[in-house]
Amino acid sequence: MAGIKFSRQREAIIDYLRHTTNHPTADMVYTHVQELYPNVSLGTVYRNLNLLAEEGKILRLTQVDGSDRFDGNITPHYHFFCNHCKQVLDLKTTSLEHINTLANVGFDGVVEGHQVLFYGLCPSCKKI
Amino acid sequence: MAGIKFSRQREAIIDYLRHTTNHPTADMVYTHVQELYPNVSLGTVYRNLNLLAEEGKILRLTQVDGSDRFDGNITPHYHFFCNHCKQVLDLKTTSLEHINTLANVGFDGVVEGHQVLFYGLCPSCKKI
DNA sequence: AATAATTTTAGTAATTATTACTGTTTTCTT
DNA sequence: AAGAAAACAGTAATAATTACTAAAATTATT
Repeated sequence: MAGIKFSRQREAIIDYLRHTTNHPTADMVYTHVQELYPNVSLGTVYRNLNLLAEEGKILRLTQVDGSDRFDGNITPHYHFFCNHCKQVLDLKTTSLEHINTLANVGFDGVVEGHQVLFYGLCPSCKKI
Repeated sequence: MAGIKFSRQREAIIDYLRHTTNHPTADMVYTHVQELYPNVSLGTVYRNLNLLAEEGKILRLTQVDGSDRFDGNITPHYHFFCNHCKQVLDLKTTSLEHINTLANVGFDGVVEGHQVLFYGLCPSCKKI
């Protein structure tokens, strides 16, 4: 039947994302997977990132600058973008679900969810 | 000395953004400005949108799907993206500044601000 | 008002990120 | 082990954006 088949490349991608907290770009994932599979194609990386994100096995993070990052940690959490060094960090912020309710006040549509990205200076860049 | 000079094209761009609530893409701005200045170049539109956004005279809105929209309304407000018809609407949501404080809890960096985008079904699409 | 200096432009070319295509290889099912 | 389906590598195509350059528009200076 129609279904998803195993692939080494896809496993490598998901394994990498599960073991890093770097929130890499598609190209960074590609570079990493190349170390295991030198012939891997960039198209394969994109196809699998899209597939995994659709399945909900990874998260796609769209940055303030429009670039996409990926995250293997799918437990609900928020992100922080450092304006100085451009890295993305995980926050331990509690759930902000209540803001959906606030957004629904006086709105005639249906607010199903939200996307929040905090920005500022990360611990390292703050010291400079 | 170094400075910014007036340009009709830039005025047309900012004027359009101030008088629409459509949150247009760069290409939509281009199409509109073409009506006044048929020879306007797409590069001119992009250059000015970037300039105006940097100056804080307009807002750049990065959508969940990574695409950029622009907004001539620079008073603080939140946005809603309709997953069905893809349009961007303004919300009357009260300030959510308090979430910066929440994000700062247990975080060693400095949270300077946030970007929030709500999504779901707009009033029209909800009825379908 | 004419001239000079600087910015902005139009038009085009280049770049970047991403997706589409195709023949081959891998995986899975029987 | 053989056939069907999915995934692949490699390449080409697309889309959004930026870079470049000579000409035009704007501003400052005489």
